[in-house]
Amino acid sequence: MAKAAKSSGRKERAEGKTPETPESAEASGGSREALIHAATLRFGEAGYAATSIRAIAADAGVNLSLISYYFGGKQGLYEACARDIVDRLSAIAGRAILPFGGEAAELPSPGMSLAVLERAISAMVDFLVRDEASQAVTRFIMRELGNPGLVVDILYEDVMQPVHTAACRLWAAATGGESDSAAVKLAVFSLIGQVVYFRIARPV
Amino acid sequence: MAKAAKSSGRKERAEGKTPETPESAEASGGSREALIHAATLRFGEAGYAATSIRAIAADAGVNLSLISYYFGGKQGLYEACARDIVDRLSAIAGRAILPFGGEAAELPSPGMSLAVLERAISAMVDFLVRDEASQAVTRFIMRELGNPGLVVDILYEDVMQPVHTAACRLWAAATGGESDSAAVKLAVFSLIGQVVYFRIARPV
DNA sequence: GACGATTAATCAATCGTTTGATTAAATATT
DNA sequence: AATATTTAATCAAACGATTGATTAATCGTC
Repeated sequence: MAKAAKSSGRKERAEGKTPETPESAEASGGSREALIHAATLRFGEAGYAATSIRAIAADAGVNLSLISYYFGGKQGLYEACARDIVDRLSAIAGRAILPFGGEAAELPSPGMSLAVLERAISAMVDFLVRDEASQAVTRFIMRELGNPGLVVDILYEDVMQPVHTAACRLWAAATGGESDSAAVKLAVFSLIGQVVYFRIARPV
Repeated sequence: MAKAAKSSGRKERAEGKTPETPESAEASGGSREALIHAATLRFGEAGYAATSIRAIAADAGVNLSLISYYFGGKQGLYEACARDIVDRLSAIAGRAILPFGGEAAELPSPGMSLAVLERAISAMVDFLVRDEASQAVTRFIMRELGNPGLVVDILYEDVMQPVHTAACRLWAAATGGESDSAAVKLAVFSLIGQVVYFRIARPV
């Protein structure tokens, strides 16, 4: 199933003389990025254990050994993928909602708070739906949540936690409640839960 | 880690003269059931690809080959586990809520409907929380939902679908709405979503 | 020519499966 | 009833395939 991608990618490097010119978005010099890209898809689709580094290398159009060369091994590549996802999510969340979450930040008006919240959620959903590798990314995260480990900790501290507190502040500003009250926290938690669940249950 | 169970089970049959006396709950004759039990736990914990049939056989205290003997192979064992889970869930759901979901069934009063709904949900939650292998079972299902296949279809048709429609009828009876209205369907869907999400996000 | 990037070839380990033999119970035959 | 035959259940051993990892050589660039 991956032979086509492999052969085409390999031929370009073997026959052509343009080693630094990106043409097929993968391979052609950016071996590291190509590996992360291919690995994120594979890991997301089938999971860690079910994915062989040979399949990843074939998809990326690079040699098997480059995985050890760049990431030290399969586990390193996996962690690099997780870090990449966290970075991208963190960037999106940071631009959309975090500026309003800090202590020093001035709180917008109740109406504005709601608008900001909606825009932030919209941005998140946009990424999860529009991004080409989104389906794999989502599965990647869900799989990690199923087996909580270091990745989940990073994801939580760098993304979910800040987003949650910021969202709580906005929610409180919009509804007039206390930002650290249990009711507000639960409301936000449930709100996120709704979004996540609809994403999960999409096949149903 | 499973050597004790294995050796004890073997010794009973090899040395003693009591071949049909169950002692360690597993092995000792019920090899098939022991395999399904051990496999459900292993598959649920680590997933299909990450679980070796050797580990399963060791947990069950039986020989490797019995997996092929009884189920035709690893895949067959996995499907047997899925079938077992569906059967158990179906039985619980059937006793708790389905008697009120049929067309011919008479609808209880609004107050009674709510009580039945609550009791049904309580039964489900009880199973998911109290069952010894519940955590593994839940992960098993969640993993399947991530890679929708035949198992999900069966699970949906035999469990979720009937439960959903029955719950919709009860919800409609309790709130006075139409059982097939979009609002009611969404409400029930969200209700289930809440329960499921809280179960998923427990580590968070 | 030195050096980083890339490759083919190879390694030991583990995987799922198959095999052939052994045991005990059930069934048939005398 | 005693004996022979068949069947079901279980086991240890081995198989070929595939896994992740390593090595030494090659390629391309500065």
